[in-house]
Amino acid sequence: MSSSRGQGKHAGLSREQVLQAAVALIDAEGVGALSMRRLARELGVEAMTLYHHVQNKGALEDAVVEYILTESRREPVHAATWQEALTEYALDFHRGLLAHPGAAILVASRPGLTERNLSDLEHLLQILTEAGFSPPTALAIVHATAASVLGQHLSVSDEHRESPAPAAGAGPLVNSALEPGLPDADALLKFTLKALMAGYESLL
Amino acid sequence: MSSSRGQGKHAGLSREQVLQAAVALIDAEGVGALSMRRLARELGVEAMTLYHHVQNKGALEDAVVEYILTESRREPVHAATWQEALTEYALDFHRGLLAHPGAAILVASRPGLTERNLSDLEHLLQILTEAGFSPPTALAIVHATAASVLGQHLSVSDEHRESPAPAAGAGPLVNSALEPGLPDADALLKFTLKALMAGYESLL
DNA sequence: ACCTGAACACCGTTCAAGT
DNA sequence: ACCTGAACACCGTTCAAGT
Repeated sequence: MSSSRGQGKHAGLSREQVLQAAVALIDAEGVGALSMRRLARELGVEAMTLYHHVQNKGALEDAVVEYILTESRREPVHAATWQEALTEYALDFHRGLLAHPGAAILVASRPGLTERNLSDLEHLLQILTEAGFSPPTALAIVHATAASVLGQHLSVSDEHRESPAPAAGAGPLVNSALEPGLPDADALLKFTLKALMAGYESLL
Repeated sequence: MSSSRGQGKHAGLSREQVLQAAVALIDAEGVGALSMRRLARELGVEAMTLYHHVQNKGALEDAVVEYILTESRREPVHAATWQEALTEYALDFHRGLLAHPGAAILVASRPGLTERNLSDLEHLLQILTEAGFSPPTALAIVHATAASVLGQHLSVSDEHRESPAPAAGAGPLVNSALEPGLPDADALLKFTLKALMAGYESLL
């Protein structure tokens, strides 16, 4: 606001504030609006100041992804079966992406998806191996599940934009499929998860 | 090369050449290297020249996505069942993404995924509705299938980068899961598709 | 330790101009 | 019709300098 504080007068800027501002910017205007200079302006600070809290733009993006995933992660308590544990994991992921639709593409372009919280992953692998899957198979299962969740969000958000004008050059079946409105993301995901779990079970 | 042709001397540049050069650039150096100015340099032409063949950068990206998907699309001939037809569709998509791994993030960030070729989609919906699915359910099925394929590619390409150093802070199960090497993308996808088909069948 | 400001090598895109 | 060149408003990032 008041555009000079002078050098050395620190703004009391914390890494936490930087990340929250980045997420807010993405939510409000999309990933395209996230730049070091723009984010700095949003925080009332010079662009170079951000490099004191974050190594570079890539690290900022990684941190945003981690922030969102951590934020959406619930306590993994009540999981009686491996199916429930895996479904819970997927729904946590889903909730995070739903809360910040513009960030899905960031999650897709940065690693850390598969790691997520490495301890969470380890925990899931433990449950799956105890259920009888080999470690590589267990990892493949977690991987495929997360990929399905992520993929769903990427294409769902695409469709949202086109929902006003679906009938471009589409045939009659496409149009009648879109008539009741866009498919419910929650219902679609739950169905996909159920299908996947059934397929995984057949491996045992 | 010889850095002046003079104005008006056309380079004989076609839209097709522009798209091929864009794909080649992405394959060689990743999406990050794709810029109007860089692509022009690659073609021995001034940046503004490209605007004669493509409306803007977004349209270029859309065209690249369409190019890749069309290139990988095979004739949808031998599909005896809806499961086969859907699996073929998914494998075509998969092949396109495998051929141009760097472009997966472009496919994810641009619409056209769900449309793909709108006539292809219409054709698939016809097969699925004839099999007994309602049009909205059929669309949801196609959507979820494509999302699973795309998601798999986004996270698989992530893991490739980390394969030299998997043991950062990972637990014993993560490490033993990675020991036999990275999961085979083809095998993983085929398993995922089988699981999904089984789930879809249960809807009928 | 924390922040600034100028500078460098990039972007996408518009617009007027050349042939 | 096709291409160029200067210009505008942006980028990420380095580096030396302020307090």
